[in-house]
Amino acid sequence: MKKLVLLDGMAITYRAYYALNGAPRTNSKGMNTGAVLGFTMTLYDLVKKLRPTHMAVAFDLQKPTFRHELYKEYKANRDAMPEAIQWGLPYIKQIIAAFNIPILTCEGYEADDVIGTASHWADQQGFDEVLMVTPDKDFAQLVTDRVHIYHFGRMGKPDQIMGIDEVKEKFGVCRCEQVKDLLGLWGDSSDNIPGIPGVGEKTAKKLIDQFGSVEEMVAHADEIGNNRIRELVKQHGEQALFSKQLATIVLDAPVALDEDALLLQKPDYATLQALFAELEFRNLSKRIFTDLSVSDPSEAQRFAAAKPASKPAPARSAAPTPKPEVEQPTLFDTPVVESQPMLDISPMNDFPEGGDVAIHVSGSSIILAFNADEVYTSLVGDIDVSKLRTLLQRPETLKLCYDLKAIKYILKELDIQLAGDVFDIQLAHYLVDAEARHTLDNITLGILGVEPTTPQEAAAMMWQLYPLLAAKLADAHLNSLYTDVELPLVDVLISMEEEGVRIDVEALRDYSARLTAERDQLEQSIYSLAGAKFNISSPKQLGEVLYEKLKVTDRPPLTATKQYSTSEEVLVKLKDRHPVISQILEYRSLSKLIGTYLDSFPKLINPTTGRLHTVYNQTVTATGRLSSSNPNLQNIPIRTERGREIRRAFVARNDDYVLLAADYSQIELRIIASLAGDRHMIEAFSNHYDIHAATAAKIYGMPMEQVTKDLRRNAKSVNFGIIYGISAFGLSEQLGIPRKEAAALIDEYFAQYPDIKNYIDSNIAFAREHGYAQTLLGRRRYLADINSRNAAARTFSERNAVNMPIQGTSADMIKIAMIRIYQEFQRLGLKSKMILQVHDELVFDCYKPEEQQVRTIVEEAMLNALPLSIPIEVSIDVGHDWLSAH
DNA sequence: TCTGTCACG
DNA sequence: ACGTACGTGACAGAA
Repeated sequence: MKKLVLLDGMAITYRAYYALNGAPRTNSKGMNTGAVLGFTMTLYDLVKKLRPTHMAVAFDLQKPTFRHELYKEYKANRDAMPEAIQWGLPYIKQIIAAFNIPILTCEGYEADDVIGTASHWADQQGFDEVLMVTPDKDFAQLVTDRVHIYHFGRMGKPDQIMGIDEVKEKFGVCRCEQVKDLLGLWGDSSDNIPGIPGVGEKTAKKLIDQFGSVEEMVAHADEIGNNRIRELVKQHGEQALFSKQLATIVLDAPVALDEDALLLQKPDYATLQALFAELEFRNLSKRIFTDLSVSDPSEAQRFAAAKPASKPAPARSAAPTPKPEVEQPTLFDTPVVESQPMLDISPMNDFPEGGDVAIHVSGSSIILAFNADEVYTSLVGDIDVSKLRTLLQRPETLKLCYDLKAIKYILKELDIQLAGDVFDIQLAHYLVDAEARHTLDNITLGILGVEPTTPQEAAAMMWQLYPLLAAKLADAHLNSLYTDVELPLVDVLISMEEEGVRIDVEALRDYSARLTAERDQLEQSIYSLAGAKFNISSPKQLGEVLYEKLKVTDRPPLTATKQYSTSEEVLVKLKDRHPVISQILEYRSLSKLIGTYLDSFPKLINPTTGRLHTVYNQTVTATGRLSSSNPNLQNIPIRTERGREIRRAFVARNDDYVLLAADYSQIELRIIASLAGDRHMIEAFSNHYDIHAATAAKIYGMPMEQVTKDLRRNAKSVNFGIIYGISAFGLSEQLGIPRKEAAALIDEYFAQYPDIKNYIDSNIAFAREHGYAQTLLGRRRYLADINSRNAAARTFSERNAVNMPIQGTSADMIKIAMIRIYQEFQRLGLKSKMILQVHDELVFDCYKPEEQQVRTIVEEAMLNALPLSIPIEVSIDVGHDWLSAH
């Protein structure tokens, strides 16, 4: 049995980097080791999973290939290689070498051709199976009986092996080689291969189905039925032939291949260990070297003995390192999961009545882990509730949870109140690394280097995560944010979600009927103005109508993926070119209101409570804000007259209640003024000036009374720009003024507000030095690219270094206010309830007799949540509905 | 599933 | 030289 596994080195490195990119992994020298770690884990997992007898990794040489000579635009629009990959590649190659796996390269060719050549060679050498590990669809052209593609599953799906049948099915071709014909027709934007413009996947499949190949198609172009496509093929036939040539993987590149050299052998443990130590891969190192110790030595020796003494392979680009003297079991032959001692999974109701416990819920099972290997499972319905209650209500018992809010909801069903010490792994991880993904799988993968395969393992792993996360929290000085903000906020959010908000369904339906009628009228009018019926909601069809049929501009704007852009921004600019355009804008806004709000909310009302309940996500945003979903109640329209009307349907609980809305005024500007200690801005706020007018007066050098609407508008944009990490380009786009003017505005702003300028610069400097930005309370956001040589990536991080402390401090502030308000309402046993949070606004279902009390509590809590060196203002209004409460 | 678009702070 | 203001979530259409 000979099984060759060929890895596409660059592609796997990129995948590994992006897979871990949410959790920038920095070692103590500040290097981002994510790409290296991800690659190593992938390599190791593949060996374990696939058990190859032979193996190699193919890389490009970073030099032009024959494709570049054929076509100088080849891959011309590729983004620069991320910093972490550039830095990590030499390490990745050293690690591959330490695993004693040959690296294959070939001058003048790409890794694709090396893999193509090697797989073709192996096929002919009589290998039983060749697996090409790559996400690149181009490789489908190489698939045969014995040559297959190994595809990583995305989003939790299992990995997939693509053989002939899978390729045929996926690409709709009769023979795998025809994949290159398909690519020749529809092109490949990532490689900048043109194909035939206007021919997409569907048309390409149809054409290849009819003709069998690009060559045949070009020779018989006259036989194409469809006029448009026939002309396209005639016009671009040469280009299609050329594209196919570029997309064809070479099978006879001059790669030196030697069966012995490809034979999988033992890694060079000493080198590997040294590399892991240097990279600070402690968890991975532990994992790999632990696997060694549990392997079956006899198996290992049998496998080790199969390897003949071999000379360095000619194709090897890194010199093999000498093997250690001592015979060690081979890591590569160890069925790790199977050989690990089974967890002790006992029937649930025998669980201990004391001791710290990890609670994990998976589907309808509840799992208790008392330590890493004492694990109990039961169905929620079968559990001994009073015994569980006794355990979970003991204050001295530590309850280790993942997603405390979800656990509390389940325990509520069982009438259990969690008491005493609680540690939520998800919340802790959010504070430690806000931008990472906070699924339990991803957390264990990132911190322990492994993913649980069962809910029981997951529960057990929580015990390994706990001390590590607790230490990380402490090291990063995040204990107070955890204990005093995120943890107590959980109960506040549960209360708000449970309360929900009353919706006047009748009002929504009436309004929907009115807007729908308007929209239908517009639809007809658009068809007649455009002279055609088409789907106005289809960006593709709309683009064709506007730019091909009506030709409203000779330079159609394109999106990132080179489709016609029909965004509001571009339609507004083209409004005067054709009367249909403003109707399209109108149609769009009506569709949005109807689809997202008016017709959707009535369906989402909970039949039991009769109210609309959102979900507040506490671990989503990179800055510390909450987000709201299912439905999102943080984006209810307000900016347009028509949209704003929707707020009339958000009403108080009953006639004894009013809605009370409390808004922070200009909170982010006040925060920047306070954190920057800017005298001028503090003075403007202290005097209750109109801040944008005051800014205009400053930058235009005139008294406030002389500031016109336009000048105030400009100043307002600059103020917003400051919060977002301003750029002259962004400001010029926002204001529709030349970039030079925008730059001049910014210069004048910084001249007038030097403290703001200083504050911005010092935030960037802090991030450069520490690798993260932080809020007033020390909430962090890691900025992996802050020192990148890639200008786009770096400037993006710089804007985040400015924006995150402001947006995040504001988030910290309102969270603290929410907790105080909630606790005060509880203490006083008020009937009034907090029901909505919209970043700088809180909405309450306010019991009328409590209005004064509520006003006082809310205002006090919001004003004094954080000690800023600037007066904070909160406006509070009440009304029967959310619109009239403003 | 991904992309484009657009609703909010 | 380079891409371009920060942070979200939902929907429709096109794959």
